[in-house]
Amino acid sequence: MKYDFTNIEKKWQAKWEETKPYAAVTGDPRKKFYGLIEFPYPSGQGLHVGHPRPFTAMDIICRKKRMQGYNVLFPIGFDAFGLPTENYAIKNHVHPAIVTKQNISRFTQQLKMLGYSFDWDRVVDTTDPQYYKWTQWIFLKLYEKGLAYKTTMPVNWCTSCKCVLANEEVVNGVCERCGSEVVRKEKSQWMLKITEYAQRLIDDLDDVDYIERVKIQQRNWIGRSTGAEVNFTTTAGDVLKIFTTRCDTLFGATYMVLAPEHEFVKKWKPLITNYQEVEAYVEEAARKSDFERAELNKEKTGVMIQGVRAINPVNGKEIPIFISDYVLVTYGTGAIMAVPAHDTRDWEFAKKFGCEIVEVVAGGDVEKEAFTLKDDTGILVNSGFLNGLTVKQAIPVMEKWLEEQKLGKQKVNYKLRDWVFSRQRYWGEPIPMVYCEKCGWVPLPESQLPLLLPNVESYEPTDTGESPLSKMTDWVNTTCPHCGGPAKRETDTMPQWAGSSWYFLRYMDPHNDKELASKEALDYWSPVDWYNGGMEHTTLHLLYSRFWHKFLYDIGVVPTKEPYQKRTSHGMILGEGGEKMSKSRGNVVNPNDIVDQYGADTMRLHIMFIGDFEKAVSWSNEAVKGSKRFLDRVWNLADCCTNSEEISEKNESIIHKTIKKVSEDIDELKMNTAIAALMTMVNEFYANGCSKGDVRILLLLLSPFAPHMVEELWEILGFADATGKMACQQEWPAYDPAKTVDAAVEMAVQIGGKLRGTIQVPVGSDQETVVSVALNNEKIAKFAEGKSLVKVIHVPNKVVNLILK
RNA sequence: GCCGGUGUGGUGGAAUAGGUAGACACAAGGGACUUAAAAUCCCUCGGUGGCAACACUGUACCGGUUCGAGUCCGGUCACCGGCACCA
Repeated sequence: MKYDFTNIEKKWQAKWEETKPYAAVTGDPRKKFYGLIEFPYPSGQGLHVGHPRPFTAMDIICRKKRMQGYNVLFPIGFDAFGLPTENYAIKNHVHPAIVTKQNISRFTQQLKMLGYSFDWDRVVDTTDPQYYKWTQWIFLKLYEKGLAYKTTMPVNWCTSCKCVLANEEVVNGVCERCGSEVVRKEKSQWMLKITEYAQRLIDDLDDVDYIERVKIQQRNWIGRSTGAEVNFTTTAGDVLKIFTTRCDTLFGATYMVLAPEHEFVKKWKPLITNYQEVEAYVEEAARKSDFERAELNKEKTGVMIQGVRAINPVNGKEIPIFISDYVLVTYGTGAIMAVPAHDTRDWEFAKKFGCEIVEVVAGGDVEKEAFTLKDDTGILVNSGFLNGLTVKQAIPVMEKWLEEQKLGKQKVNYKLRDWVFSRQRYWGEPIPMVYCEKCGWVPLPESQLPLLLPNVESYEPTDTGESPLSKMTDWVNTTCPHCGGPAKRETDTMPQWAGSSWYFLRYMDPHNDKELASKEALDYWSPVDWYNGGMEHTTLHLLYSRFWHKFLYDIGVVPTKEPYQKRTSHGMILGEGGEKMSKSRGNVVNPNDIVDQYGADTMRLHIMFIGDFEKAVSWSNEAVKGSKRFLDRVWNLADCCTNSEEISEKNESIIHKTIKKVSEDIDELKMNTAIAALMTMVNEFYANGCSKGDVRILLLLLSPFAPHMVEELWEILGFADATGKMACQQEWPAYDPAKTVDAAVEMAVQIGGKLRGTIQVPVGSDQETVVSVALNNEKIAKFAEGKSLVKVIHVPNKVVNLILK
């Protein structure tokens, strides 16, 4: 009997499609399990070999959960808005919706080919108006609660694509796609106030089970820091606010620096005697991209403002004010007090511009370099009432003093910025807002959702940086929902991250046309029990969707504070030789080729066997053979096993051990060692001979990994019972802990910590027995000759260490 | 620069409450079967020495703790990922 994987896989995929054994049932009394993978972007290239890694892992987890009696929701969908489709449409003069449809159909076919146990009746497509109606609805709610606002922002502009880029689309200062120069451009943008949720996004990480590096990366990205806001009066008669984490060094503040964009620069214009020079610097800074500004970290630049000085509040000294682009307008107050003695950047600047350097923390040589201690080793000097204190002691004393003098207060700052939410692109969700000369920005009433994306003649971006939608005057010109007068629609669309920020909720109730999902479905399925995805989404999608979910929680739509209970992450699949797979390198592996040559079960098994799930691994076409060979060996067992339905005695121990190992490893995402254990068991079956009953257990354990082959063998061996249940509907096998232990064990015998031999002893032998067996062993006795036993270290069943003298 | 991770045979990788390093595979070499090839099966496979038994050595490098260290601690180097003038 030959293992004809092609026909077997076709047969069972058709059967699953027909009988739907993987359907999730809302409200079912069984315990629920919601396993989620990041839904793919349906690119024109089709499925990449990187996709099956996380997909197969979660499929295995979900298949096992079903066999363990859970009601499992394992859905799939498509994150289909986005620029590659739009660019393809422009180039080939096809509507992006048609391209999307084709791509989704190709992806669907490929995903089905791999035998994933998705509930195909719950497919979600972010470009479907019935879906993006609710994306728009959430935006309206955000607007209603004051969390969406429009403001003018400098953005990244690609000179060749004539298009705004997100920060993550700018790589080393050039456009990620075309390699052209990226410049800054001021544009009016819709923004979402994610910063309002900064603290909760940090705090609630304590309540979820995410792998540590995800939590750390999110915390770093949000970047909380505590310090003080301090008021400096100026000779212009106003108050300049700064933020510092080192208010203990206030006596050492010898000058101040404003970001070039700081509002006071313009405000002080009449007082500044060198305004031309200042203005020139401001203009120069504006012309630079963020990348160029960051690149210039070797040499500090700046201009001193003549005509206005600040007063250090602790000693009344007049100090100069500079503008320099090493101060960022977007962080803190956009202004700093400079303490050159104790800050590297201030020190560099001071050296170049000849500013005074005053040591206020003893312990370094501030003429040579800044003494920037972060710990508690320095002692305050030249600091009046702080003298003699350590830094740690001085900070609260100074904070208290500032508060008493009404000169400042404790303050928390975050690096996190509000989310730039508009894109000048066609292929995205229209933002449901209307601008009326009389009423300003007016939200569309809910009854007018979805606001459909109109058909345009050309999706080409414009030279002016307006969205292609702006040319659709019929669509743009509308009436104000508020006053009924003439008004214009917003022509920017939402970023790709919008649709993916809530898709997991739609899966719970995908066909609901009254709400984004029913309360019943949300209550039943929330939260996602296990979400696996890429590290590259940690600070984008994962953070954005947590933010939206918290907002939906606040307005009473969802029942949980956090969307995902558990988050894990997979490593990348690299090409042979450890290089990134790319078209230009020509090392891209297409899953179709592997499936054609070896079958989907081999593909699934191999992608799991290949290495540690969390780490990057290189793909090897050669190594796939080993996984295929293993499945062949399993297949051939059906021909050579005895007819007994009982578990054979000689295999009992390995069977129980393997059930334990495979069960535990799947839960810990250690698929590679689970498969190794199955291989070991099969090797033993060949060595010992095996019964049909033995093979039955093997098939159950293997079924999440190689579902097609297992179903076929299940049928061939006649395991299908009267109810006609498939292997995937059977109960997951249980093990007897007592039977996972052998009667006898091999123990290592060390002498003075050095391995000198091994002995066989009954399991659980006591020290006395072990020592006596060891000393009676010829090989070991040799080493013990003429010496006396001083000490014995006995680790039951593992090792005995004899110390001799 | 800061944060995080990793470093084990020719290759992918096993092994952590500190307890026989190299499980399971791939490749390679040898053999069986075959007219032949493929497939399959058996054997060898970290290094050095030895016919062998065996000995010594070995988990990036240096040092420490311990009866015992791939695993813990201190330091160094290399690579990968993230952030990057965040005051």
